[in-house]
Parts: sequence; structure tokens; C-alpha cells
Amino acid sequence: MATGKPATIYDVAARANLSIATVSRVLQGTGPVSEKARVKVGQAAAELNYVPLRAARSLAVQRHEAHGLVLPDLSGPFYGDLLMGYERWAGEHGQSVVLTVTQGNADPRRSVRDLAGRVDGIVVHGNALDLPTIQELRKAGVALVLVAHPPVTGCDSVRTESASSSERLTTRLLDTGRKNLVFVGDPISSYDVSERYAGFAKAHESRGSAVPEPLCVPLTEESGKRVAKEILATGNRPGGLVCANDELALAALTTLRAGGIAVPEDVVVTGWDDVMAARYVSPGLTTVRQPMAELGQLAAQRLHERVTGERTRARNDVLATEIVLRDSCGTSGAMQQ
Amino acid sequence: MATGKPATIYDVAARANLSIATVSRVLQGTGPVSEKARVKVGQAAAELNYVPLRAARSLAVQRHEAHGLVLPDLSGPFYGDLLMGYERWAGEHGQSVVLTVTQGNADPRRSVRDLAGRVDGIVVHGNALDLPTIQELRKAGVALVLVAHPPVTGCDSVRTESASSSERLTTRLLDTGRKNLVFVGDPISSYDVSERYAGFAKAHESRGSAVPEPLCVPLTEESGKRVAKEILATGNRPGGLVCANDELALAALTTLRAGGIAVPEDVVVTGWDDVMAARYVSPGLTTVRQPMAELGQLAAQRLHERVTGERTRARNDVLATEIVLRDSCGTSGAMQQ
DNA sequence: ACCTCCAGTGGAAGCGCTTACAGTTTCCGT
DNA sequence: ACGGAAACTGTAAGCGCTTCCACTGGAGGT
Repeated sequence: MATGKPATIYDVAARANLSIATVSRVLQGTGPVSEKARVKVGQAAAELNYVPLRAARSLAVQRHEAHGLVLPDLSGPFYGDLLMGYERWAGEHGQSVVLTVTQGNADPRRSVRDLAGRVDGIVVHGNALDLPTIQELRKAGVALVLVAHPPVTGCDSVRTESASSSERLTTRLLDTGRKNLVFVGDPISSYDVSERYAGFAKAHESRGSAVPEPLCVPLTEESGKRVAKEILATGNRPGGLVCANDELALAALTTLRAGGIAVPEDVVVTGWDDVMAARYVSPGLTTVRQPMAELGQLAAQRLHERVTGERTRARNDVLATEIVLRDSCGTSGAMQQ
Repeated sequence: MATGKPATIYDVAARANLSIATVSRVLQGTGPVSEKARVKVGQAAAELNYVPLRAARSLAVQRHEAHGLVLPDLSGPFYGDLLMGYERWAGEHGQSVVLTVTQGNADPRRSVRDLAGRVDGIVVHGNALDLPTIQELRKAGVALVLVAHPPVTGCDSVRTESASSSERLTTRLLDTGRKNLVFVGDPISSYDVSERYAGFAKAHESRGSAVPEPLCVPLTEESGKRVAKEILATGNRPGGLVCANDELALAALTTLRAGGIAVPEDVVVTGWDDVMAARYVSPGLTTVRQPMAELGQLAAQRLHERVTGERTRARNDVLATEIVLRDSCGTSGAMQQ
């Protein structure tokens, strides 16, 4: 009862005095089976602790009933929520999720190729893989959905709206009289960030102001701190920091205050993502919230449509974001979005 | 070149004018092959965009080269870091990770059984599955590693130390003259929390004080807020709140301050997990940091040892935690740990 | 010149499951 | 009572890969 080789469908069939075909039919609920057979198989399977080998089924039905998910990273609540949304949808639709993280992966290309061999399709986050690798997957005929990545021919894509909310946010800051805004974060580093900078730039252009160059730094607390220290050291004080994410913004905000600069009175600060700390820092951090769980869920759904062939035309979805006004940007009163 | 049925090992063999046996040997690097064959196979595979079907290999070698990971949830940085550590180790050792989240899963039992059919072994977080389900897996002969779960015969387990750090932390609060400490969080809800309460209790016993009953609430910001409001409303003010996690602590801390109670002067507050917000709230939140990434990595390693059979005796590992002193507990000066 | 050895290769069996097809029973309507 | 459909069950052929075994031919020893 305990160990030995795990039971196969043959063992179950033998124990139930039936053929493996009938056992399969009972277990999968396909085809007609007598009540008696159903019961006998159920008993036998339970007694033997039978667990069907999915590899054998996959081979036979030419389908894995699994999705691959390729993410750059998992630190922060950001990807966790995405993954959560994904997993949930997948689970509800009987799909397993095989995860691959590229951050710190010696050979992502290889990992992803291997992944392709065990799933029906793959969802790739834009920051996780370079374009050549993505193209390679496409050529291999893998069903592909891109997240936070500019559309690629033949692939679906899902992302959150960035440029427009960034523009609105920036405009608001300019409207309240802030001059010399600085965009903090490297637009090259990811598609999302480039969009955020684009919105920032557009807001300046719309009112005929010169567009400030971005301050190209990594999106980490460390850089946020460094940027703030730089400001404190030079005394060259901008009117506001539009940061590409909350880590940058939080670190900058607290470092500035520690250095005697008042936020929002002297300098306003905004972030992106609405992490938990944005609510707890004081002043509260103005930021932009993205529907990460929905994004994940939508990605799963789009991939599934592709895999099942219920849709063949590519789709590019954009999910709305929400500006969260808090005290770090000065007046956080009503603003028509 | 584009689509049609995906290429199989037969296609590659035909194109390279070799047998599938040789192709397999080249691709897997097993057995002797001539340089010429190696090159021909490489070319053919590349031209056909050949991706080996893992299901077929799994079936043949009787091994999935994949781990199952069952987590209760993914919100917060907590499980993300665990998962990250896990994924990293697994990736480095050629193991895929199949993820299952039980939170909001209609039939976790079924999901996990299905999972068992596609991996070589499973790591289960204690809060994700109930004991009967775990036992059932064991009976089915699944290699099992438990995370943050009391040891079960025949399974490995890994967890972080809780009781002792909780005791030290509580003792410190008592030493600084705080009376009427309250433990916030339900010890029943998880093994970790029960240990934290046990340490809290032990600290009281050691000095002959009565052990306060725990305040049994869910580990959410919402409950933290409610607890604080209750205190504000009744005026029945404890000397300190020892919270089972940071969400509780952060919400309680800010709600108390908003209500005019000084932290740490009137009431001290501590949490658990050291989330990012703990550094940004003021006063900084005293908390306990757990090495989540290492925990994940260790779990992966233990499971792999089990799967490969390189170890058969069960192991129970406990990882050290670190008390992080910040202002919310009053004097955050040096403390010999 | 012969035999031995081995690097290199191919043939074929088999991993555990699904499913088309064919066979057997059962249960009607007449 | 009988024909035939419907309900059920079994047989066997794969799915794509690995690997045991047998086979070939050339290198090296005598």
C-alpha cells in the first residue's frame, strides 16, 4: 500500500477487472460507462492511491494543459499580484502554470526553450526576454502573449496604460505651479518606463515648455537615495521629482526630508505602482495604481484563447490605470480624471 | 518553415540522414557520437526549429525534472521572495517549477493531485493545505517537503525560527518597563503564528507574569485598524502590541497615532516580516526579518535530494531570523541578540 | 594476415495514457 | 420471439522520446 512503483492505469484495471480503456473513460468522464464500472474503478483507484501520469496523457492527447509564464523578477508586490491573477485564472480553467524567472538566470534562452517543450503556450513579461529570443519562440510556433511589451506581429499583448496617466499627472504638477520637474528613471530600461517618460514629455510639450531630459538611473531605492543626496549636496533644487516607480520615489522622498527639504512644499514627489509603503510614508506618496491581478488574468485568458484556437487574430489590450493622489504632490484635492 | 505540425525527433533524424537514436544521443549528450553527426543534427534541429517534447522524454525516463510548489497566496513580498529563492535554485539545477496557489482555489485537493502527476515531488507551504491532504499525498508516494509546517513523519520540513525571537523581543519590551502587552493575531491560523505566541507566552512565564490571552484576529491591515480603533474607543490602553505580522502592526500603529496616542511613548508596537513599509512608516517599525529567499532555496534543495534519492532520512531545518529594532518599540539602542 | 576491441550507429521495445474501432450485451418496439 | 439500436466494454494502435542490444568498420596488437 505504501511504496513500490506507483500504480498505473493497468494496475487499476486489473484490480477492477476491467480494461484500461474503461478505466480511462471513467477517470476522464468520457464515453458511456456503467454505474458498476464507475464504482469499481473508483474503489480500485482509491485503494491503489492511483495518480495518473500527466506526461503519458499529454503525449497521447498532444496537449499539456499547462501555461508557461516568464517573469523578470519576483521581488516587490508587483509581479506577485500579476502571478496571483494569472494563477487564479489558470487554475479555474484547469491549466497548470510553469514559472520561469530570468533575473539571475545564467541562460534564459535555454530555459525558455525547455519551457516551450512542456507547455501549450507562453506568456512573457517584456522585461524578461530580449526581442531575438521572443522572435525565436514565435518561429518555433509557440503560442505567445506579451505583457508590458510593444506589440509584435503575430503575438497577443496586454499592458497597462502609462503614457496618458503620466501626462495627466505631470500636467497637474505643472498646473499647480511647479517648475523644473525631473523625470527619474531610465526610459530605456523598459517599455513601461519609456511610456511614462513619453507622457511626462507630452505634458511639457502641450504647454510649450522645454522637455527636460530624463535622469537615467536604475529603478531602485538605492538610486532614489542617491538622487536625493545629489540634490541636497548641490543645492540645485528641482520643483518636483516624477519617479518611474515607488521605490525610487519613497527613497528620494525620505532622503530629501531627512536633509531638511520639505515635501511637498519645496519639492513634490510622485511614484508609480502604489506599493503598500506609499500609504504609510508621510507625506503619503502620490502614485499610479495598475491593475496587476487583472493584467495577469487577462494574459492567461488571451493565451488560452490562442491555444485552443478559439481566436486567431492577434489582440492588443490596454488596461486603465488610476492616479492615486496623496500629499506628496501638494494639494491632493479633487481632480477630474 | 513556419507552422504545420511541430517537428519531431523523426523529422530531425530524416533531415540529418541519421537514426533517431543518434539524434537523441547528440541532443542529450549521452553516448558516443562523431563530430560529423553532431554538426548535422545541430543544423537539422536549428532549421526545423525543433523543440523536444518534454512529455515524451518524461514518459521514457520516468522523471519529470520538475518540482511542484504549493503556496497559500502570493500577495505581499513574503511569498514572492520565497518563490524567487526557490525558482533560482531550481533553475540552476535544471528543474522546472509548477506553481499552485490554494487561496481562492475551489478544489485544492484536486489541483494538488493533478500537480502530483506532473512533477517529481512537491513543496507545500503549511498554510496552503490541510493535514489530511498532505497525508494523502504521502500515501501516494509523493516526495514531500513542508515549509512552515510542524514536522510530519516521512516528510522533510524547513521553517524559520519563531518562538525564540518572539521571546527575546517580548522580553525586551518587558525589560523596558512595558506592562499589559497584547499579542495580536490568531495563533490557530498558522504554525508560525502559534510559535510567535508561544515565545510571547514564554517571555511572560519566565518572569512569573501572567500570560495574556492572544487577541485572535486575521492578519490583515483591516484588523489592525480595528484593533487600534477599539483601543481608542475604550480608552483601555495596553502598554504594547506584539503583532503577528507587519500588516497588522502598520495599520495599528498609524491608526493609534492618528487617534492621538503616541508611539512608542504611550504604546509600543512590533510586527513580523520586515516588509518595505516597515522602514518608511514613522516611527520605524520594529519587526523580525525572515530569510525567505534562503528558505525557498533550501526547500528546493531538500526536495531535490529526496527526488534523486541522495538522501532518505527526513530532515527538519530551522533558519535563523533577525530582530530589526526601530523606533516603534521605544529605545532601539543596541541589544545583544 | 588475423583477431580483438571499440567508437559509432541503427533497430526496436517500451514508458502510461487516449481513442478509433470492433465486439458484446441489453433493452426496446413490434 | 425477433431485429436492431443503444449501451457498454475490450483490443490495439499510436503519441515522441530514451535506451538496450546488435551490428559495422576501422585501428591497433600479434
